[in-house]
Amino acid sequence: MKYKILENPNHEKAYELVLEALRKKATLYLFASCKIEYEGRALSQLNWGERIIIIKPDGSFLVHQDKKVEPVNWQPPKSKARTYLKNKTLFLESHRKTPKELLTVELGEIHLIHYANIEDFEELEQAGYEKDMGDMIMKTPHIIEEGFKPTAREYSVEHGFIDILGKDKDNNLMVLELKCRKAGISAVKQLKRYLTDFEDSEKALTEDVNKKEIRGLLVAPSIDEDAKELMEDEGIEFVSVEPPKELKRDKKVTLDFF
Amino acid sequence: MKYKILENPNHEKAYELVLEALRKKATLYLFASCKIEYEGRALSQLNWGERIIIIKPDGSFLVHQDKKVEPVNWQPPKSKARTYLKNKTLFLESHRKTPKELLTVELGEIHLIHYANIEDFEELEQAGYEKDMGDMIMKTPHIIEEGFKPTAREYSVEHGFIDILGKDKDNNLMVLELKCRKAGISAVKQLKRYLTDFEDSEKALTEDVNKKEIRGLLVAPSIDEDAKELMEDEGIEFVSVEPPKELKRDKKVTLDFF
DNA sequence: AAGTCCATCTCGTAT
DNA sequence: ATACGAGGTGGACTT
Repeated sequence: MKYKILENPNHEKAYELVLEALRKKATLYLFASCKIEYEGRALSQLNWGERIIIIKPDGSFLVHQDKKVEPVNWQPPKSKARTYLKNKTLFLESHRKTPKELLTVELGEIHLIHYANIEDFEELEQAGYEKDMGDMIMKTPHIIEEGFKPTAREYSVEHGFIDILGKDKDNNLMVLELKCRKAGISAVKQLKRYLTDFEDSEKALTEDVNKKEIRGLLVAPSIDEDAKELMEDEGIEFVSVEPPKELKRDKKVTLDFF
Repeated sequence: MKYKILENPNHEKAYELVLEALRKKATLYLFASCKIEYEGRALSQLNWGERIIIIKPDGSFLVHQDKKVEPVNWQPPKSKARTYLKNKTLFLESHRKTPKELLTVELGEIHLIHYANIEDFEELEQAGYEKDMGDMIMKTPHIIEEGFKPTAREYSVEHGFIDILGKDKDNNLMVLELKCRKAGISAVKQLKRYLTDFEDSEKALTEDVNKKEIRGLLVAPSIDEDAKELMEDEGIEFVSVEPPKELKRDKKVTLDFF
Protein backbone atom coordinates (compact mmCIF):
# COMPACT_ATOMS: atom_id res chain seq x y z
CA MET A 1 0.00 0.00 0.00
CA LYS A 2 1.33 3.36 -1.05
CA TYR A 3 -0.18 5.51 1.66
CA LYS A 4 -2.85 5.79 4.36
CA ILE A 5 -5.17 8.63 5.23
CA LEU A 6 -7.37 9.36 8.21
CA GLU A 7 -9.76 12.30 8.26
CA ASN A 8 -10.90 13.77 11.55
CA PRO A 9 -9.83 10.79 13.59
CA ASN A 10 -10.21 10.66 17.34
CA HIS A 11 -6.96 10.61 19.29
CA GLU A 12 -7.02 6.83 19.82
CA LYS A 13 -7.32 6.13 16.08
CA ALA A 14 -4.74 8.79 15.33
CA TYR A 15 -2.37 7.25 17.85
CA GLU A 16 -2.55 3.90 16.09
CA LEU A 17 -1.81 5.41 12.70
CA VAL A 18 1.09 7.51 13.99
CA LEU A 19 2.56 4.47 15.72
CA GLU A 20 2.23 2.48 12.51
CA ALA A 21 3.89 5.24 10.48
CA LEU A 22 6.83 5.54 12.88
CA ARG A 23 7.29 1.76 12.97
CA LYS A 24 7.23 1.56 9.18
CA LYS A 25 9.73 4.42 8.87
CA ALA A 26 7.24 6.26 6.73
CA THR A 27 6.90 9.97 6.21
CA LEU A 28 4.10 11.26 8.40
CA TYR A 29 1.96 14.31 7.76
CA LEU A 30 -0.55 15.83 10.15
CA PHE A 31 -2.79 18.83 9.80
CA ALA A 32 -4.04 19.56 13.27
CA SER A 33 -4.47 22.02 16.07
CA CYS A 34 -1.58 21.72 18.49
CA LYS A 35 0.45 23.31 21.26
CA ILE A 36 4.22 23.03 21.24
CA GLU A 37 7.06 23.20 23.69
CA TYR A 38 10.75 23.06 22.89
CA GLU A 39 13.69 22.91 25.21
CA GLY A 40 17.27 22.46 24.15
CA ARG A 41 19.65 24.91 22.50
CA ALA A 42 16.99 27.49 23.28
CA LEU A 43 13.58 27.39 24.94
CA SER A 44 10.26 28.09 23.29
CA GLN A 45 6.55 27.59 23.49
CA LEU A 46 3.80 28.01 20.96
CA ASN A 47 0.20 28.13 22.05
CA TRP A 48 -2.76 26.43 20.40
CA GLY A 49 -3.16 26.88 16.68
CA GLU A 50 -3.48 24.87 13.48
CA ARG A 51 -0.22 23.73 11.94
CA ILE A 52 1.30 21.27 9.56
CA ILE A 53 3.47 18.62 11.18
CA ILE A 54 5.85 16.42 9.20
CA ILE A 55 7.99 13.62 10.58
CA LYS A 56 10.46 12.13 8.12
CA PRO A 57 12.01 8.66 8.27
CA ASP A 58 15.46 10.18 8.96
CA GLY A 59 14.12 11.66 12.20
CA SER A 60 13.62 15.20 10.90
CA PHE A 61 10.60 16.76 12.58
CA LEU A 62 8.96 19.89 11.17
CA VAL A 63 6.16 22.09 12.39
CA HIS A 64 5.00 24.70 9.90
CA GLN A 65 2.72 27.64 10.43
CA ASP A 66 0.97 29.20 7.44
CA LYS A 67 3.80 31.68 7.01
CA LYS A 68 7.50 31.62 6.23
CA VAL A 69 9.82 29.12 4.64
CA GLU A 70 11.32 28.10 7.96
CA PRO A 71 9.49 25.77 10.32
CA VAL A 72 8.32 27.39 13.56
CA ASN A 73 9.66 24.39 15.48
CA TRP A 74 11.76 21.47 14.35
CA GLN A 75 14.19 18.73 15.22
CA PRO A 76 17.15 17.73 13.04
CA PRO A 77 17.74 14.36 11.32
CA LYS A 78 18.59 11.45 13.65
CA SER A 79 16.23 12.75 16.33
CA LYS A 80 14.02 10.07 17.81
CA ALA A 81 10.28 10.51 17.50
CA ARG A 82 7.73 8.82 19.72
CA THR A 83 4.02 9.14 20.35
CA TYR A 84 1.81 8.50 23.35
CA LEU A 85 -1.65 9.03 24.75
CA LYS A 86 -1.97 10.85 28.06
CA ASN A 87 -5.45 11.30 29.43
CA LYS A 88 -6.81 10.37 26.00
CA THR A 89 -4.77 13.19 24.44
CA LEU A 90 -2.28 12.46 21.69
CA PHE A 91 1.29 13.69 22.06
CA LEU A 92 4.18 13.67 19.63
CA GLU A 93 7.68 13.94 20.98
CA SER A 94 11.09 14.18 19.38
CA HIS A 95 14.32 14.15 21.29
CA ARG A 96 18.02 13.94 20.66
CA LYS A 97 21.19 13.95 22.72
CA THR A 98 24.30 16.07 22.00
CA PRO A 99 22.91 18.56 22.29
CA LYS A 100 20.02 17.51 24.48
CA GLU A 101 16.84 18.71 22.86
CA LEU A 102 13.20 17.86 23.35
CA LEU A 103 10.24 18.90 21.26
CA THR A 104 6.78 18.12 22.58
CA VAL A 105 3.59 18.52 20.56
CA GLU A 106 0.24 18.24 22.29
CA LEU A 107 -2.51 17.65 19.79
CA GLY A 108 -6.00 19.11 19.78
CA GLU A 109 -8.40 18.65 16.90
CA ILE A 110 -6.80 16.49 14.22
CA HIS A 111 -8.09 17.22 10.73
CA LEU A 112 -5.94 14.94 8.67
CA ILE A 113 -3.24 12.35 9.12
CA HIS A 114 -1.47 10.79 6.22
CA TYR A 115 1.61 8.65 5.91
CA ALA A 116 3.50 7.15 3.00
CA ASN A 117 6.80 5.52 2.19
CA ILE A 118 8.17 8.10 -0.16
CA GLU A 119 10.07 6.84 -3.19
CA ASP A 120 12.68 9.34 -4.21
CA PHE A 121 16.09 8.31 -5.42
CA GLU A 122 17.15 11.59 -6.92
CA GLU A 123 19.47 14.23 -5.59
CA LEU A 124 19.44 17.89 -6.40
CA GLU A 125 21.89 18.85 -9.10
CA GLN A 126 23.01 22.40 -8.95
CA ALA A 127 25.44 24.84 -10.45
CA GLY A 128 26.56 28.33 -9.70
CA TYR A 129 28.60 27.62 -6.60
CA GLU A 130 31.97 28.90 -5.55
CA LYS A 131 33.29 25.38 -6.00
CA ASP A 132 32.09 25.25 -9.60
CA MET A 133 33.73 28.60 -10.16
CA GLY A 134 36.98 27.19 -8.75
CA ASP A 135 36.68 24.08 -10.93
CA MET A 136 36.17 26.26 -13.97
CA ILE A 137 39.18 28.47 -13.20
CA MET A 138 41.43 25.46 -12.56
CA LYS A 139 40.31 24.02 -15.91
CA THR A 140 40.37 27.18 -17.98
CA PRO A 141 42.76 29.55 -16.15
CA HIS A 142 42.93 31.96 -19.11
CA ILE A 143 39.54 33.38 -18.09
CA ILE A 144 41.44 35.11 -15.27
CA GLU A 145 44.07 36.46 -17.61
CA GLU A 146 46.40 35.38 -20.39
CA GLY A 147 49.26 33.30 -18.99
CA PHE A 148 47.71 32.64 -15.56
CA LYS A 149 48.82 29.29 -14.11
CA PRO A 150 47.05 28.03 -10.96
CA THR A 151 49.45 26.18 -8.64
CA ALA A 152 47.35 25.37 -5.58
CA ARG A 153 43.82 25.33 -4.29
CA GLU A 154 42.58 25.84 -0.74
CA TYR A 155 46.09 26.90 0.25
CA SER A 156 46.26 27.17 4.03
CA VAL A 157 47.36 30.44 5.63
CA GLU A 158 47.03 31.71 9.18
CA HIS A 159 43.52 33.14 8.93
CA GLY A 160 41.98 30.60 6.55
CA PHE A 161 42.42 29.24 3.05
CA ILE A 162 43.41 31.01 -0.13
CA ASP A 163 40.89 29.84 -2.74
CA ILE A 164 43.38 29.64 -5.59
CA LEU A 165 47.11 30.37 -5.66
CA GLY A 166 48.96 30.77 -8.94
CA LYS A 167 51.45 32.68 -11.06
CA ASP A 168 51.06 35.17 -13.88
CA LYS A 169 53.04 35.13 -17.11
CA ASP A 170 55.88 37.09 -15.42
CA ASN A 171 56.01 34.55 -12.59
CA ASN A 172 54.47 36.91 -10.04
CA LEU A 173 52.51 35.13 -7.36
CA MET A 174 48.75 35.55 -7.55
CA VAL A 175 46.32 35.11 -4.67
CA LEU A 176 42.73 34.62 -5.84
CA GLU A 177 39.66 35.04 -3.68
CA LEU A 178 36.50 33.71 -5.29
CA LYS A 179 32.94 34.87 -4.69
CA CYS A 180 30.09 33.35 -6.67
CA ARG A 181 27.90 36.41 -6.09
CA LYS A 182 28.43 40.15 -5.85
CA ALA A 183 31.51 40.74 -3.68
CA GLY A 184 31.18 43.03 -0.68
CA ILE A 185 33.64 44.84 1.51
CA SER A 186 34.11 41.72 3.65
CA ALA A 187 35.52 39.81 0.66
CA VAL A 188 38.12 42.52 0.11
CA LYS A 189 39.07 42.49 3.79
CA GLN A 190 39.31 38.72 3.74
CA LEU A 191 41.58 38.76 0.71
CA LYS A 192 43.69 41.47 2.34
CA ARG A 193 44.12 39.28 5.44
CA TYR A 194 45.13 36.31 3.29
CA LEU A 195 47.61 38.47 1.41
CA THR A 196 49.17 39.68 4.65
CA ASP A 197 49.27 36.12 5.98
CA PHE A 198 50.84 34.89 2.78
CA GLU A 199 53.40 37.69 2.59
CA ASP A 200 54.37 37.01 6.22
CA SER A 201 54.85 33.28 5.60
CA GLU A 202 56.82 33.99 2.43
CA LYS A 203 59.03 36.38 4.33
CA ALA A 204 59.70 33.71 6.91
CA LEU A 205 60.66 31.22 4.22
CA THR A 206 62.76 33.35 1.90
CA GLU A 207 64.81 36.33 3.00
CA ASP A 208 65.40 36.91 -0.69
CA VAL A 209 65.15 40.68 -1.29
CA ASN A 210 64.83 40.10 -4.99
CA LYS A 211 61.45 38.44 -4.66
CA LYS A 212 58.55 38.82 -7.07
CA GLU A 213 55.43 40.87 -6.54
CA ILE A 214 52.37 39.29 -4.94
CA ARG A 215 49.11 40.20 -6.67
CA GLY A 216 45.73 39.95 -4.96
CA LEU A 217 42.75 39.25 -7.20
CA LEU A 218 39.12 39.31 -6.22
CA VAL A 219 37.21 37.10 -8.62
CA ALA A 220 33.44 37.58 -8.61
CA PRO A 221 30.59 38.33 -11.02
CA SER A 222 30.42 41.92 -9.71
CA ILE A 223 31.42 44.10 -6.81
CA ASP A 224 29.89 46.63 -4.39
CA GLU A 225 30.79 50.26 -4.97
CA ASP A 226 32.42 50.69 -1.53
CA ALA A 227 34.20 47.35 -1.84
CA LYS A 228 35.62 48.66 -5.12
CA GLU A 229 36.99 51.76 -3.40
CA LEU A 230 38.62 49.76 -0.63
CA MET A 231 40.03 47.38 -3.21
CA GLU A 232 41.68 50.21 -5.14
CA ASP A 233 43.14 51.63 -1.93
CA GLU A 234 44.58 48.23 -1.07
CA GLY A 235 46.01 47.62 -4.54
CA ILE A 236 43.79 44.61 -5.08
CA GLU A 237 42.64 43.79 -8.58
CA PHE A 238 39.17 42.73 -9.62
CA VAL A 239 38.31 40.18 -12.29
CA SER A 240 34.71 39.69 -13.28
CA VAL A 241 33.81 36.03 -13.67
CA GLU A 242 30.30 34.62 -13.76
CA PRO A 243 29.87 31.35 -11.87
CA PRO A 244 29.20 28.52 -14.31
CA LYS A 245 25.47 27.92 -14.42
CA GLU A 246 25.45 24.60 -16.22
CA LEU A 247 24.42 21.36 -14.67
CA LYS A 248 26.93 18.55 -14.91
CA ARG A 249 24.62 16.12 -16.59
CA ASP A 250 21.74 17.44 -18.59
CA LYS A 251 19.53 14.54 -17.70
CA LYS A 252 16.83 13.50 -20.07
CA VAL A 253 13.29 13.82 -18.90
CA THR A 254 12.22 10.28 -18.17
CA LEU A 255 8.60 9.64 -17.42
CA ASP A 256 9.27 5.96 -16.80
CA PHE A 257 8.87 6.55 -13.12
CA PHE A 258 5.08 6.62 -13.11
CA MET B 1 -15.64 24.25 5.06
CA LYS B 2 -12.40 23.63 6.88
CA TYR B 3 -10.48 21.79 4.20
CA LYS B 4 -10.69 19.80 0.97
CA ILE B 5 -8.99 16.58 -0.03
CA LEU B 6 -8.54 14.79 -3.33
CA GLU B 7 -7.00 11.33 -3.53
CA ASN B 8 -5.33 10.17 -6.74
CA PRO B 9 -6.93 12.86 -8.88
CA ASN B 10 -6.19 13.19 -12.57
CA HIS B 11 -4.34 16.33 -13.56
CA GLU B 12 -7.49 18.15 -14.68
CA LYS B 13 -9.21 17.64 -11.32
CA ALA B 14 -6.01 18.48 -9.49
CA TYR B 15 -5.64 21.66 -11.53
CA GLU B 16 -9.09 22.81 -10.44
CA LEU B 17 -8.35 22.21 -6.76
CA VAL B 18 -4.96 23.92 -6.90
CA LEU B 19 -6.51 26.90 -8.65
CA GLU B 20 -9.20 27.06 -6.00
CA ALA B 21 -6.66 26.86 -3.19
CA LEU B 22 -4.51 29.64 -4.66
CA ARG B 23 -7.56 31.84 -5.23
CA LYS B 24 -8.77 31.27 -1.67
CA LYS B 25 -5.30 32.05 -0.26
CA ALA B 26 -5.33 28.68 1.44
CA THR B 27 -2.39 26.52 2.44
CA LEU B 28 -1.92 23.85 -0.19
CA TYR B 29 -0.37 20.44 0.34
CA LEU B 30 0.50 17.91 -2.34
CA PHE B 31 2.05 14.49 -2.11
CA ALA B 32 3.06 13.62 -5.62
CA SER B 33 5.73 12.53 -8.02
CA CYS B 34 7.34 15.55 -9.61
CA LYS B 35 10.31 16.98 -11.46
CA ILE B 36 11.68 20.35 -10.50
CA GLU B 37 13.68 23.13 -12.07
CA TYR B 38 14.93 26.27 -10.40
CA GLU B 39 16.66 29.26 -11.87
CA GLY B 40 17.58 32.39 -9.98
CA ARG B 41 20.29 32.97 -7.43
CA ALA B 42 21.57 29.58 -8.52
CA LEU B 43 20.42 26.95 -10.97
CA SER B 44 19.20 23.50 -10.11
CA GLN B 45 17.20 20.56 -11.31
CA LEU B 46 15.72 17.58 -9.53
CA ASN B 47 14.57 14.59 -11.50
CA TRP B 48 11.41 12.57 -10.98
CA GLY B 49 10.63 11.43 -7.48
CA GLU B 50 7.92 11.59 -4.84
CA ARG B 51 7.94 14.73 -2.70
CA ILE B 52 5.84 16.85 -0.42
CA ILE B 53 4.91 20.24 -1.82
CA ILE B 54 3.50 23.02 0.32
CA ILE B 55 2.35 26.44 -0.87
CA LYS B 56 1.48 28.89 1.89
CA PRO B 57 -0.81 31.91 1.61
CA ASP B 58 2.15 34.27 2.09
CA GLY B 59 3.71 32.92 -1.10
CA SER B 60 6.22 30.60 0.57
CA PHE B 61 6.71 27.49 -1.57
CA LEU B 62 8.35 24.38 -0.16
CA VAL B 63 9.38 21.10 -1.70
CA HIS B 64 10.49 18.47 0.79
CA GLN B 65 12.18 15.17 0.14
CA ASP B 66 11.98 12.42 2.77
CA LYS B 67 15.24 13.62 4.32
CA LYS B 68 16.57 16.73 6.02
CA VAL B 69 14.99 19.68 7.74
CA GLU B 70 15.63 21.96 4.81
CA PRO B 71 13.43 21.90 1.71
CA VAL B 72 15.20 20.65 -1.42
CA ASN B 73 13.68 23.56 -3.34
CA TRP B 74 11.72 26.56 -2.19
CA GLN B 75 10.62 30.10 -2.81
CA PRO B 76 10.48 32.79 -0.12
CA PRO B 77 7.37 34.64 1.11
CA LYS B 78 5.82 37.11 -1.36
CA SER B 79 6.65 34.88 -4.29
CA LYS B 80 3.78 34.48 -6.73
CA ALA B 81 2.49 30.97 -7.35
CA ARG B 82 0.51 29.94 -10.41
CA THR B 83 -0.61 26.68 -11.92
CA TYR B 84 -1.32 25.55 -15.45
CA LEU B 85 -1.97 22.52 -17.59
CA LYS B 86 0.33 21.92 -20.56
CA ASN B 87 -0.41 18.90 -22.72
CA LYS B 88 -2.69 17.62 -19.95
CA THR B 89 0.19 17.80 -17.47
CA LEU B 90 -0.11 19.86 -14.32
CA PHE B 91 2.60 22.42 -13.54
CA LEU B 92 3.16 24.54 -10.47
CA GLU B 93 5.26 27.66 -10.78
CA SER B 94 6.49 30.25 -8.34
CA HIS B 95 8.39 33.35 -9.30
CA ARG B 96 9.64 36.53 -7.75
CA LYS B 97 11.53 39.60 -8.87
CA THR B 98 14.52 41.13 -7.04
CA PRO B 99 16.16 38.78 -7.28
CA LYS B 100 14.57 37.16 -10.30
CA GLU B 101 13.80 33.59 -9.41
CA LEU B 102 11.64 30.93 -10.97
CA LEU B 103 10.69 27.53 -9.59
CA THR B 104 8.89 25.13 -11.89
CA VAL B 105 7.35 21.88 -10.73
CA GLU B 106 6.12 19.38 -13.29
CA LEU B 107 3.76 16.89 -11.73
CA GLY B 108 3.53 13.18 -12.39
CA GLU B 109 1.35 10.87 -10.38
CA ILE B 110 -0.54 12.86 -7.75
CA HIS B 111 -1.37 10.82 -4.66
CA LEU B 112 -2.95 13.45 -2.49
CA ILE B 113 -3.93 17.09 -2.63
CA HIS B 114 -5.27 18.91 0.35
CA TYR B 115 -5.89 22.53 1.11
CA ALA B 116 -7.14 24.41 4.15
CA ASN B 117 -7.35 27.91 5.53
CA ILE B 118 -5.16 27.49 8.54
CA GLU B 119 -6.23 29.25 11.71
CA ASP B 120 -3.22 30.16 13.78
CA PHE B 121 -2.99 33.40 15.68
CA GLU B 122 -0.07 32.52 17.91
CA GLU B 123 3.54 33.48 17.65
CA LEU B 124 6.49 31.57 18.99
CA GLU B 125 7.73 32.79 22.34
CA GLN B 126 11.33 32.04 22.93
CA ALA B 127 14.29 32.70 25.16
CA GLY B 128 17.95 31.85 25.15
CA TYR B 129 19.11 34.39 22.63
CA GLU B 130 22.04 36.73 22.58
CA LYS B 131 19.58 39.58 23.00
CA ASP B 132 18.19 38.02 26.20
CA MET B 133 21.72 37.65 27.45
CA GLY B 134 22.36 41.32 26.76
CA ASP B 135 19.13 42.30 28.51
CA MET B 136 20.14 40.27 31.53
CA ILE B 137 23.62 41.81 31.72
CA MET B 138 22.26 45.35 31.37
CA LYS B 139 19.80 44.60 34.19
CA THR B 140 22.14 42.69 36.52
CA PRO B 141 25.66 43.78 35.55
CA HIS B 142 27.23 42.22 38.63
CA ILE B 143 27.02 38.79 36.96
CA ILE B 144 29.97 39.99 34.84
CA GLU B 145 31.94 41.13 37.87
CA GLU B 146 31.56 43.20 41.00
CA GLY B 147 31.42 46.89 40.16
CA PHE B 148 30.83 46.50 36.43
CA LYS B 149 28.77 49.38 34.99
CA PRO B 150 27.45 49.06 31.42
CA THR B 151 27.48 52.38 29.57
CA ALA B 152 26.39 51.54 26.03
CA ARG B 153 24.91 48.79 23.94
CA GLU B 154 25.44 48.06 20.24
CA TYR B 155 28.23 50.64 20.24
CA SER B 156 29.26 51.27 16.64
CA VAL B 157 32.90 50.81 15.65
CA GLU B 158 34.52 50.47 12.24
CA HIS B 159 34.03 46.74 11.77
CA GLY B 160 30.67 46.33 13.49
CA PHE B 161 29.03 46.80 16.85
CA ILE B 162 30.39 46.22 20.31
CA ASP B 163 27.67 44.28 22.14
CA ILE B 164 28.14 46.02 25.49
CA LEU B 165 30.53 48.76 26.50
CA GLY B 166 31.11 49.59 30.16
CA LYS B 167 33.51 50.37 32.96
CA ASP B 168 34.91 48.31 35.81
CA LYS B 169 35.17 49.49 39.41
CA ASP B 170 38.53 51.17 38.63
CA ASN B 171 36.97 53.03 35.68
CA ASN B 172 38.80 50.97 33.08
CA LEU B 173 36.86 50.63 29.82
CA MET B 174 35.39 47.20 29.16
CA VAL B 175 34.42 45.85 25.77
CA LEU B 176 32.05 42.87 26.00
CA GLU B 177 31.37 40.43 23.20
CA LEU B 178 28.39 38.15 23.88
CA LYS B 179 27.80 34.67 22.53
CA CYS B 180 24.74 32.74 23.62
CA ARG B 181 26.41 29.44 22.81
CA LYS B 182 29.92 27.99 23.03
CA ALA B 183 32.34 30.61 21.73
CA GLY B 184 34.72 29.66 18.95
CA ILE B 185 37.85 31.19 17.54
CA SER B 186 35.80 33.52 15.35
CA ALA B 187 34.27 35.18 18.42
CA VAL B 188 37.74 35.92 19.79
CA LYS B 189 38.87 37.33 16.44
CA GLN B 190 35.74 39.46 16.24
CA LEU B 191 36.29 40.86 19.73
CA LYS B 192 39.94 41.51 18.88
CA ARG B 193 38.88 43.49 15.80
CA TYR B 194 36.41 45.52 17.86
CA LEU B 195 39.08 46.21 20.48
CA THR B 196 41.49 47.43 17.83
CA ASP B 197 38.78 49.57 16.26
CA PHE B 198 37.85 50.99 19.62
CA GLU B 199 41.42 51.69 20.66
CA ASP B 200 42.02 53.45 17.34
CA SER B 201 38.95 55.65 17.71
CA GLU B 202 39.86 56.43 21.32
CA LYS B 203 43.35 57.39 20.21
CA ALA B 204 41.86 59.71 17.61
CA LEU B 205 39.66 61.34 20.22
CA THR B 206 42.05 61.69 23.14
CA GLU B 207 45.79 62.03 22.86
CA ASP B 208 45.83 61.69 26.64
CA VAL B 209 48.81 59.49 27.51
CA ASN B 210 47.41 58.94 30.95
CA LYS B 211 44.44 56.98 29.67
CA LYS B 212 42.92 53.94 31.31
CA GLU B 213 43.30 50.33 30.25
CA ILE B 214 40.81 48.79 27.82
CA ARG B 215 39.71 45.29 28.80
CA GLY B 216 38.21 42.83 26.32
CA LEU B 217 35.75 40.31 27.71
CA LEU B 218 34.26 37.38 25.90
CA VAL B 219 30.97 36.48 27.57
CA ALA B 220 29.56 33.05 26.70
CA PRO B 221 28.38 29.86 28.40
CA SER B 222 31.62 28.12 27.43
CA ILE B 223 34.56 28.33 25.05
CA ASP B 224 36.47 26.15 22.60
CA GLU B 225 39.90 25.00 23.69
CA ASP B 226 41.74 26.68 20.79
CA ALA B 227 39.66 29.83 21.18
CA LYS B 228 40.79 29.87 24.81
CA GLU B 229 44.43 29.72 23.78
CA LEU B 230 44.05 32.54 21.27
CA MET B 231 42.18 34.54 23.92
CA GLU B 232 44.98 34.21 26.42
CA ASP B 233 47.54 35.22 23.81
CA GLU B 234 45.49 38.31 23.01
CA GLY B 235 44.97 39.27 26.65
CA ILE B 236 41.23 38.83 26.37
CA GLU B 237 39.30 37.69 29.42
CA PHE B 238 36.53 35.11 29.53
CA VAL B 239 33.42 35.25 31.68
CA SER B 240 31.07 32.29 31.73
CA VAL B 241 27.41 33.31 31.55
CA GLU B 242 24.48 31.09 30.64
CA PRO B 243 21.86 32.70 28.41
CA PRO B 244 18.62 33.19 30.35
CA LYS B 245 16.23 30.45 29.42
CA GLU B 246 12.95 31.80 30.72
CA LEU B 247 10.03 32.79 28.60
CA LYS B 248 8.72 36.31 29.14
CA ARG B 249 5.14 35.30 29.77
CA ASP B 250 4.42 31.86 31.13
CA LYS B 251 1.14 31.57 29.32
CA LYS B 252 -1.54 29.39 30.71
CA VAL B 253 -2.58 26.33 28.78
CA THR B 254 -5.97 27.18 27.34
CA LEU B 255 -7.95 24.47 25.69
CA ASP B 256 -10.67 26.89 24.67
CA PHE B 257 -9.48 26.74 21.11
CA PHE B 258 -11.12 23.46 20.21
C1' DA C 1 15.58 48.51 -1.72
C1' DA C 2 19.98 47.32 0.22
C1' DG C 3 23.05 46.26 4.07
C1' DT C 4 24.00 43.95 8.58
C1' DC C 5 23.91 40.34 11.82
C1' DC C 6 21.76 36.46 14.47
C1' DA C 7 20.18 31.55 14.27
C1' DT C 8 17.58 25.66 18.25
C1' DC C 9 20.89 28.33 11.77
C1' DT C 10 21.41 23.53 8.48
C1' DC C 11 24.56 20.88 5.99
C1' DG C 12 28.74 19.20 4.07
C1' DT C 13 33.39 17.97 4.87
C1' DA C 14 37.73 17.35 7.06
C1' DT C 15 40.05 16.31 11.37
C1' DA D 1 32.40 13.88 18.07
C1' DT D 2 34.07 18.37 16.83
C1' DA D 3 35.51 22.24 14.03
C1' DC D 4 35.00 25.15 10.05
C1' DG D 5 32.84 27.44 6.20
C1' DA D 6 29.16 27.96 2.63
C1' DG D 7 24.33 28.83 1.82
C1' DG D 8 19.43 30.14 -3.65
C1' DT D 9 21.18 30.71 3.75
C1' DG D 10 16.16 32.85 6.17
C1' DG D 11 14.48 36.45 8.90
C1' DA D 12 14.55 40.57 11.76
C1' DC D 13 16.05 45.13 11.90
C1' DT D 14 18.25 49.47 10.33
C1' DT D 15 19.34 52.83 6.91
